[in-house]
Amino acid sequence: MRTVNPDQHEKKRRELLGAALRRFAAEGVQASIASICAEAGVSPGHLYHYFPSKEAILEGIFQLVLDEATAHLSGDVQDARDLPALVADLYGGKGPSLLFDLLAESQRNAAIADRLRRHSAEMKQLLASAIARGQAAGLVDDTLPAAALATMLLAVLDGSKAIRLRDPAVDGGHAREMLLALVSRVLNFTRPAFPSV
Amino acid sequence: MRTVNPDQHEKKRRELLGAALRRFAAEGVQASIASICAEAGVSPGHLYHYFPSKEAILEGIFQLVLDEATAHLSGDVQDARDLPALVADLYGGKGPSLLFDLLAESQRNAAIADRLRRHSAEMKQLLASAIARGQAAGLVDDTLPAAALATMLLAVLDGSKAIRLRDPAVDGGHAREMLLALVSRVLNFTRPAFPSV
Amino acid sequence: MRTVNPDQHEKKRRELLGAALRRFAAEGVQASIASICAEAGVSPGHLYHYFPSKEAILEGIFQLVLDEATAHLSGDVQDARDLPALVADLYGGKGPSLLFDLLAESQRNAAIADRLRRHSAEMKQLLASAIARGQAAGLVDDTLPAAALATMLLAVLDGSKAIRLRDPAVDGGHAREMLLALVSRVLNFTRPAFPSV
Amino acid sequence: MRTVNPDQHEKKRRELLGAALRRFAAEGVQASIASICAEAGVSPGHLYHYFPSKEAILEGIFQLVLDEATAHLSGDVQDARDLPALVADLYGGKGPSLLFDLLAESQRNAAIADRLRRHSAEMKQLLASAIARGQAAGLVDDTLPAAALATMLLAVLDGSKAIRLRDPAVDGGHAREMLLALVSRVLNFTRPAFPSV
DNA sequence: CATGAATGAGCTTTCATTCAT
DNA sequence: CATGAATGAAAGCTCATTCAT
Repeated sequence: MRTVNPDQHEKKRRELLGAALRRFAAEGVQASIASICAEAGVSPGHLYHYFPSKEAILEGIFQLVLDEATAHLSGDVQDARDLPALVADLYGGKGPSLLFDLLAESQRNAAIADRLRRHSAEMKQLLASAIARGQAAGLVDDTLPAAALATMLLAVLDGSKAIRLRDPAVDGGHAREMLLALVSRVLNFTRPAFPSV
Repeated sequence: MRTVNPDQHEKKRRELLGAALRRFAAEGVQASIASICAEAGVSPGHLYHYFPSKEAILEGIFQLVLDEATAHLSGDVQDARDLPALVADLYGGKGPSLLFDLLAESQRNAAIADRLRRHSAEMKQLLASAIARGQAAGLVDDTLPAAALATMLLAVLDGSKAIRLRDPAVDGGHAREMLLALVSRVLNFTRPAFPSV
Repeated sequence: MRTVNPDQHEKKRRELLGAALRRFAAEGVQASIASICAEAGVSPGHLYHYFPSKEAILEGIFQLVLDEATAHLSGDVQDARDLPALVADLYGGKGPSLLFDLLAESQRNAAIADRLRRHSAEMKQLLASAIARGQAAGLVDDTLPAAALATMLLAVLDGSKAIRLRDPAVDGGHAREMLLALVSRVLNFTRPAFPSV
Repeated sequence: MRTVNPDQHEKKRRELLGAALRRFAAEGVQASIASICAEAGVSPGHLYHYFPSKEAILEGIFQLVLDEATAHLSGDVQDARDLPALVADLYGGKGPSLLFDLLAESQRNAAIADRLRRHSAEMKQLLASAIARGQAAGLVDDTLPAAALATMLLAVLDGSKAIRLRDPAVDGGHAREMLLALVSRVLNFTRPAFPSV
C-alpha cells in the first residue's frame, strides 16, 4: 500500500541514462535499445517504465550533457582572470563526445534544437557577466560588447573540440594550449601564447 | 554487349551522390536507401551498381563535402589580404550541414576519421602558406608559426558553424560578421569589428 | 491475519469487471491489462488477486453481459402480450456492445462457445414458455412449436443489433419500431407495424 | 527496364489476402503478421510491399467479405419468387465467419464502419428493388415500403448467422429452414414453414 | 543497364504475467 | 491487501541487400 520511494525511481532513471550515455557515445545515436538494456543489465520492457520512447532517452542524454557543461561554468567565475582556465576546463575527456551528435541532431529535431539554444543562451549569459566584470576591471578588451565576446568564446570552444578530431597532433598534446591561445585572442589578452604545432 | 561509357557511369554516380546528399542533409545519416532511391528516381537494385553498400555512399558523400570545401579555398589565395573574406566564404548555405554528422561519425568510423584528417591537413597546408605569405608581407601576426594560425582558423571555422545552431540571433544576421571578427583576431588584424548582438 | 470478508472480495471483483467491461467495450478484446488497471485505479499485480489471467477476465465479462440479458427477460413474463415490449427492451444502450465480440470469440474459444450456448438455451426456454402461454391463450400463432418461435425471436434480436451498425438511419430512430415489427411478424401478430424508412 | 506486369502484382495481392483471410478466420483479428506470412509462404518484409499496415490488410479482408456477399445477391434477382432461396444462399459455409469480427470492429473503427454502411446500403437497394417488383406482382406484402422490408431482411440474415452460434441444434440442420421461415414471415408469404426444433 | 520482388535480421515497442516488498 | 519493478516473448514494421528477369 505504501508507494515505493520515488527517489529510487529517479536513481534508477539516472542509472539507465548513464548506460545510455555510454552506448550512445560508443555507437552514436544509432545505438539500439537492446544495446542500452544490455549495458544497464535490464530487460527491454523495463526500460519503458522509465522512458516513453527512444527519443525521450536521447533527449534525456542531451540534457545530461548540457547540464554538465553548465555546472562546470556556473561554479564560481569570480575573477575575470580565471576565465581562460575555466573555459579551457570545459574541454571534456578523451572519449568520443556527444557534442557533434547533438549539433547534428539539432538540425533536424526541433525539440532538441530548442533545448540546445536555451542552454547556449544560459552559457552565454554566464560568460558575458564574467567578461563584463573583466572589462570593468580593465582586464578584457572593451571595444566589443561583453555579449559579443561571450558568443565568440562559445564558438571557439566548439571549434576546439572539432579540431581535435581534425588534427591528431593537436589532440595529442597541444589541444589545451591552443584553446587558451584562442581564448586570449578573443579576450584580447596579449600573452606570448601558443607554441608551434 | 560493350561496356558503357565510363564517363557516363561517373556522371550517374555523381547524380546519385547528389540525391544522397540531399536526403542525408534532410534526414541525417539514418536516411534510408529507399529514400535516396526515391530522391534519385532509381530502383534500389540499380543503386547497387554504383555503390557496394550504404557505407560506401556515406563515404562518397563526405568526400563530396570535403572536396567542395577544398575547392573553395584552393581557388586563388594570392594575397593574404583576401584571407578573411575567403575564409568567411567557406561558410556554407542555409540548410542543414553535414559537417557535424561527419565529425560525429569520424569519432566511431576509422575510415572516415582518416579521410577527415587528410582533408584537414590539406586545408591547413593551403591556409598556412597563404598566412606565411601574409606574415612575410607584414600583414599577419608573426609571433606564431603560420601552421599554428592555420589550425586556429580551422577551429574558428567549425566553431562559427556551430554557433549558428546555438544562437538564432547570430544565425539570423551577424554570422558572417562574427566570423570575420574572429578571423581578424586570430590573424591579429586590428579592425573595428563585430557590432553588438 | 484473518481472511478478508468474502463479500468484500466479491464486491471488488465486480468493480474490476465493471472497469474491464468499459475498456473492452471501448477498445475491443485487445484492451490491455494496463488499460483496465488504469480504469479501475488498481495496480496490475493486484488485479491478479482477483483473476488468474486475462482470459478469465474476458470470460467474466461475457458472463456479465449474458447475466444482464437473462435478468432482463426473467423478470416476469406473465402475459404473452408483454412479450413484444419485453423483447424490445433487451435492446441495449447506445455505446458499443460486446455482443459481436462475444459471437466472434465464441467461434474460436470453446469455453466461451459453451457458455454462450448454455445462456442461449436458457433464454430460449424463458421465451418458449411465455410463447406457449400465449399460444394457449390464442394470442400467438400456434402453427409452429413455441421452441421454434423462441429461436426465431433470438435470431431477430441479434439481427436488430446488427442492423444498427449497418444502417445509421435505423440506429437514429426507427430501431425500436423495426424490432417490434419483426417480433410481431414472428409471433404472427397482425399489427399495422413499422413506418417507412 | 520493362516494368513488371501490374497484373502480377494484383494477383499476388489477392493471394496474400487469401492467406490473411484464412488466418483471420481461424484466429480472429488478433492473427499476427507472422502467422499470415507463414500461411502465404512469404517473408514478413515482403508483405509490406503489398500492404502498408496490418490495418490495411484487415480492411482488404473485410472488403473481400463484403464484395462476396454483394456478388451473391447481384447475380440475378429477376423474380421475387426467387428471393427466399437467394437470400438463404447468402448463408455462407461451415467454417468460422468474419461477419461478427467485422461488426465488432466497425464499432471502434470509423473507416470500417463506413465501409460496412456503404455495403449495407447497396445490399438494401438490391433487395428493395426485388421486393418492389414482388409487391407489384402481388407476391409480397405491400403494407410496408419495400425499403423497410429490405432492412428487415438484412437484420434477419445477420440474426440467422448468430443463431447458428447460439444453438448447435439449429446449426446442425435446421438453419436453412429457419432462415426461410423468417424470410417468409418478413415478406408475408404464408407457407407452412419451419418444423419443430 | 535497370527493375522491383523477395529476404530475413533487426528495430522499437507492447504486453501478460510474476514477485519482492 | 496492495504496489509497481521487472521480465522476456512477441508484436508490427523497417531496411540493407540480393537476384531473377
